[in-house]
Amino acid sequence: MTNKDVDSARRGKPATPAEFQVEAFQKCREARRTELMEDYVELIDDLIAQAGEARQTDIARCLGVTQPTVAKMLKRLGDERLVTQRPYRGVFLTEDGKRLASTSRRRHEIVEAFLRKLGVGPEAARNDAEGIEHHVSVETLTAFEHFLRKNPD
Amino acid sequence: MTNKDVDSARRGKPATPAEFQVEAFQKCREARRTELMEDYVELIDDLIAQAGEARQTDIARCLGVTQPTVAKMLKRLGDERLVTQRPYRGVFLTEDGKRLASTSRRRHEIVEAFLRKLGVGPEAARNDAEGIEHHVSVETLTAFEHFLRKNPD
DNA sequence: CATGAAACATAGCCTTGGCAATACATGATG
DNA sequence: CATCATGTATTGCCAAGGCTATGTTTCATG
Repeated sequence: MTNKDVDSARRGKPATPAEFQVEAFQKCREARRTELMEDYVELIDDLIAQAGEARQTDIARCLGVTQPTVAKMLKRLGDERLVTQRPYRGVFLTEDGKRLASTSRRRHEIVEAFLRKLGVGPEAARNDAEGIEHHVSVETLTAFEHFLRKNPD
Repeated sequence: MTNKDVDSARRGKPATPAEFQVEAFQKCREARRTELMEDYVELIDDLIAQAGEARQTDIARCLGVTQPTVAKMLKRLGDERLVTQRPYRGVFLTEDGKRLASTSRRRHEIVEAFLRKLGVGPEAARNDAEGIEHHVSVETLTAFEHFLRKNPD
């Protein structure tokens, strides 16, 4: 939205509090665009660590989607230089991919640990963390960490 | 994924911990499908409360999208019996829409208040709450409320 | 009461992220 | 070494959620 738009809006009628949510909604849409890529990269890193390799069918099984869906996404991740593929030989993370995986996993772990510390059960904590992690700003993540430090086991 | 699939997967290779994230990812995708509808309904309720009416251009301005985008979404909300429209006369919530708006707003307020209580600044709390609210289970929401009661102002 | 600005409707286009169906490659095994 | 289960590639389809461009209604105002 341009400043001109905002100005004309404010002349037109009293600025409602709701109007200032614009930024929040835009950030939300942006997060939705990248969260799937983060999930993939994080999962691929996990699979390589646990099983030594990440195959399309494994990824598909873990995410609960079909293999063609994974193939399409891997193409996109390749375009973004996050993964490389050797046909019929598995998926590998680039350096950028590894970096994204590690920051993503760290955030995920903090969110899940935070929920557990708050008294949320293991299953709900796992499920909710998966959704929440992509919408947590650095500031909020820091607050979660601070809470964890202040409430040791 | 069927049980048969899961079984064959478990026979094929040792079940990795990652495999049990399936449910989390599926819930996440489900949440993504409905979160936009919730945002719209919540916003429409706000606009009606604040300005007496909800016009497409107001909704568009608040969400940071264009008016045709709003029009298309309103058609979908109409199909779902959440809103009614009187052409050139504004948007109104059905009873179902009002219910959804109120539960959605309550959740939103709790999440935002919780983040504020945790020490997160007002802007980050507002932005993050917008993204987080749709991924918070009843259990986690209850934990947030409990925390708020245990830490009064 | 004519008219022009603003709101609304509509059509066409794009990308993302799902799916099923089908063809091809690989490798274990008889 | 032939075969077949499994993994991978590819194609075509769909819905959601954005956009621009353009036509149509309303309504305030001269």
